[in-house]
Order: sequence, then structure tokens, then C-alpha cells
Amino acid sequence: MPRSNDDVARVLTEFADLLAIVAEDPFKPRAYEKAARAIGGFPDELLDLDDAGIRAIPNVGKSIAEKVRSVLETGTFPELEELRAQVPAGVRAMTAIPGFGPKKAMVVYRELGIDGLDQLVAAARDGRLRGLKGFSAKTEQNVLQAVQRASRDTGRVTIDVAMGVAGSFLERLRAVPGVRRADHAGSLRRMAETIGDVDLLAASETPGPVMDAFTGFDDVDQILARGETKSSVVTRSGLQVDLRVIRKEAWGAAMIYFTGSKPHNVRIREMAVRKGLKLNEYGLFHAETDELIAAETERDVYERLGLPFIEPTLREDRGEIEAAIAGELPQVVTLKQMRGDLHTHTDLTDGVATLEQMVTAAATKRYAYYAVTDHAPNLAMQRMTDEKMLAQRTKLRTLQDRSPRMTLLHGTELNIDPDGGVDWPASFLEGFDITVASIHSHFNQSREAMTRRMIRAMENPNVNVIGHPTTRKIGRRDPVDLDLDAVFEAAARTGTALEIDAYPDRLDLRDEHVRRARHHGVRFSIDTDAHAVGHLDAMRYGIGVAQRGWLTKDDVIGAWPLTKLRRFLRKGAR
DNA sequence: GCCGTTTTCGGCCCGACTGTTTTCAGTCG
Repeated sequence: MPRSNDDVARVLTEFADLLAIVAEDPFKPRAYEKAARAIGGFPDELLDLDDAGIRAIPNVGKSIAEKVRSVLETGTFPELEELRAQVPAGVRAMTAIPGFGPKKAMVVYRELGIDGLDQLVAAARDGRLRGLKGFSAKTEQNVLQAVQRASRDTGRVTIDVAMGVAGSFLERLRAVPGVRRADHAGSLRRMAETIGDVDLLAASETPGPVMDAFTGFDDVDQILARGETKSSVVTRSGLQVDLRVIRKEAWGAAMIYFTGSKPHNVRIREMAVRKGLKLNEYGLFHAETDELIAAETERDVYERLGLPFIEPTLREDRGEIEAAIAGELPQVVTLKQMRGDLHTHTDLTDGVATLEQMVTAAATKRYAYYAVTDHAPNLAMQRMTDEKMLAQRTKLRTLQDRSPRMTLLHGTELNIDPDGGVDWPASFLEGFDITVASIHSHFNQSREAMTRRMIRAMENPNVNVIGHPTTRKIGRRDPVDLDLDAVFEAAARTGTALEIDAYPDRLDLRDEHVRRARHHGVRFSIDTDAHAVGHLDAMRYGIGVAQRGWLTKDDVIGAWPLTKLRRFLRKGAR
């Protein structure tokens, strides 16, 4: 269900890539890249904009606006077709190999007629690349290794896996003599939903021994680069880990640099240049005198650039710079502000911990309230019955008497059937404190049927939260086809919260959808969907998604006081 | 190709690492 923005961004990116391959002028492809990113991240649907509206998108000028219009109407534009005829798709595909950029791709194509990965691998194997200018036997070896590595692993991992690897490396790095400080940065710190490589930063006056230790850890399989201040390795599990070592005095500037995102860094460096300053990983300097202005903390650097501190989760160049300048950055919701988890399971259905164990574990989170929401009977394999559900409720009320500090809510996770109906009649549903309704079957309905199904479920006065709204599983199952804007509008209208399922392979809704839904006035429920005690810790990943979607605590029902939450759960009824 | 407190031309983020064309281009983040 891509928006036209995404289609246009993809086409412009392809054009930028092709330009970079044939390019004389390196700035032209960059202009198209920037425009593509601005369009992809633009909140409004392109098809709804007139020509002036398209021109108003940052980095879109007259020429690109005309091409955008052409893409919207025909799917392409003449200049793109010309380049496609000139540069085979396989040549662009070769630039996906690490270390193999547009220039090298063009050389092998022009000199040897190679226009695809398979041919490139064959040529490298036969030793036919080494005669070319800038190519050697070493280059051939790198190509073969890179292609082999790309085929062996899927490339990206879920955030919990990356967080685990980062934690294990950091623990060992902090134990290396001379390391004053070490932490993770990069997309992991920005809480991106999947992670391609783990970026680590360490502060030390003696980088040599730190690099020796890092490249020598026993789970390091391959050393991609080994420098005085920067090294890259691949772990045995196939994940790339980069380490940068800097002096403690430059911690803040280095943290900004290494956290990214790259587009965010480019923007603030441009701001620095306009102020007669220079920003790099060592600090903020006067451009002419090289006098140091700020470096020690991120806050110092941002302040001296005339900006408030910007949360890592917002640093994507999706409007946060403009908002910061205007003093309109959101106070994003934090883990500490969460008062409860509203979607969890026990061993009454498919959880692996008992009701008592889950409640006891939740209490250590210092939540004000906690909902147990086991599966409803229509998910037949869970063998739920009215009697079992009512017995659980009785047991929960007993547990409540023993733990007065945390209010226990009795709920259920309903199944949205193909027509939008749910388990149980209204009379039974009214007995629950909260209900989450989710799609667990019939994933392949048409967009129209799926959208109608979802909206009908939200119009049910006894449905409070839509669980994992798109049902995607990262790397395993695509999202269902929905008219999301229609769903968001209906959620806001009916007073139904949309879930941010914090479980790391779901993260559903995802960040950009959250941000769009917020424009419609939707409320959100950040839940762990925990099926075991340890899963309750996944709340942090849901918070990451919420922050990346620019949510404040007012947007998140689980951050509200209990009385306000209860009012919301009545869905407008008295 | 875009943009403007250097505003219609002349810039465009910045530095580390690799390989190799021993002074720098290509690539990456």
C-alpha cells in the first residue's frame, strides 16, 4: 500500500544512482537524492498537492517538480528512460556491493561489458578485473568476499538482537584499560526498527590497545578495517560492528557524528557553515581560527548551533531541524512516563508464565496499572471458554487484593473476523475492563475488504485498542493491505486506540505510520504483547517507535492517569 | 539541480580508511 510519495522517491533515487554512475557533476545526483528523501518523508500525499504544493517541498525546484508530475502521471520521465537505456539495471545493482561504487561499476561496464553481479563475480574469479585502472587482485578478492557475505546473511537484524550484541561488546570494551567511557550510537541509538550494523563509540587517550582488544575479541570473525581511530569487524553471527575511539573531551561532538542520521548531520553541518563555523566529530570550531567552541556534550554543541537538544530518535531530517528552530520540538514520551502495559498474555492461552508470575514481574516495573489480555475463543487453538475467562477474572481480583499499588485490569485480545465482527456478544464484552482486537487470520483480503473489516471493528463500542494493526512480522510476513488514512480517520472518530506493538519483530504500527496517524488525531497504546516475563522489557522498543513518530505522553493512553484511561475506555459512553 | 543573513552565481558536510595512479581518488558513514 505504498503512497505515491514512496513511488516517486524510489524513481528519483534510481535516477540519482544512474546519474552518479554516468556523472560528471557529483552535485546533481545529490540534489536528486535530497529531493527523493524530502518527498519520501513528506507528511502529505503527493497526489493531493497542486504544482505549487510540490514546489514547496524542500529541495524540490522547478526541474524536479516537473519530473515528479510526470512520474505521478506516467510512472517515469524522459531523462530517466534515457539513462535506463544507457546504463543497464545490473550496473546499478553492482553498486550495492560494499566498496564497489558507481565509478568502479562504470569502469567494468565500459571496459569489459560487465552489466550484472553474476558476470562480475565470474570476472573476479577469472582474474580479469586486475588489469583495469584502480583494480588489483585485492579488489577481486574483496568483490568475491562481499558478494559471498551478502548471500550468507540477510543483512539486517531486529533491534533486540543488535542491542544484545552492542551490550556484550560494550561490557568488554569498558573493561579495557584506558577506556573512560563507551556507548552505542548509530541507528541503534536512534532506535531504527532494524539494524544493519552496530556503531560503538569509546573514549580513550590510547586508542591503539583499544583497537587491539576490539579486533581480537573471540566472536570476531573478520576484520574489515583496522585504523588508529576507527575499525570495523564482522561477528561470527554475521553482524558488522564499527568502533570509533576519540578523546573524552570530544565525546558530545563524536556522539552526534556517530549517531547520525547522516542526513541530520549534513543539515546541522550546513547550519554550522552558515554561521562561519565547522562541525566534525572532534567538535564545533570557528571556521577561520579553528578555535574550539563546543565538543564535550551533545547539548553544548546543539546550543552553540542555536538549537535545543534534539532526541536521537528524532534525528532523521524529517522536519526536526525546522521544528527545533521554531521552538516546536515535541516533548517525546519516555519509558519513565509509562504507567501501564495494556496487552499481555499468560499460560491460560499461549503465554508461558502464570498469571501470578506476570503480575509479579509487572509490579517491578512500578506500573500504576496492568492489563491481562488472553486470547478469545475464536482463535480456536487457544481453547478459550467463557468459564476459563471468568475464572481468570476472579483470580485476578484476588491478586488485586494482595497488591493494592498496581491496578489490575481484566481484558482480552479479540479476533477480528473477515467481516469485522469479534468474539462474544456485547453483554459478555461489557464485563472486561479493556479489549484489544487484532487480525489473526485472512491476511490476504483486498484492500477494500480489509479496510472495511478494520473500520467495522473500531466502530464496535466494546473494542478499545486495535492490536498490531498491520500484522506484519519483520522479515517474515508483509503487512496486510489497508487504506491507512481511512483507518486512522476512523480510529480518531471512534475513540479507538491504535497499538504500537513493542515486540521487536512486530513494531506495529511503525514509526512513519504513527506520525501520519497522529495528524489524524489518533491515540496510541504502547504494549509489549508479552507472552513471557522477559518480554515485558520490550516496552523500550515501543517507546522508540513512539518517539520516532513524534508522540508525546498526551498521545499515549498508557501514559495517562487511571481515571483518564478509564474514561477513554468507555468510548464516549457515560 | 537547489538554494539564498555571501540571494540569480557559486557554492554544495566532513573526515577515516583502502588501495595503489606514491599524492590522491573512491568509497563509506
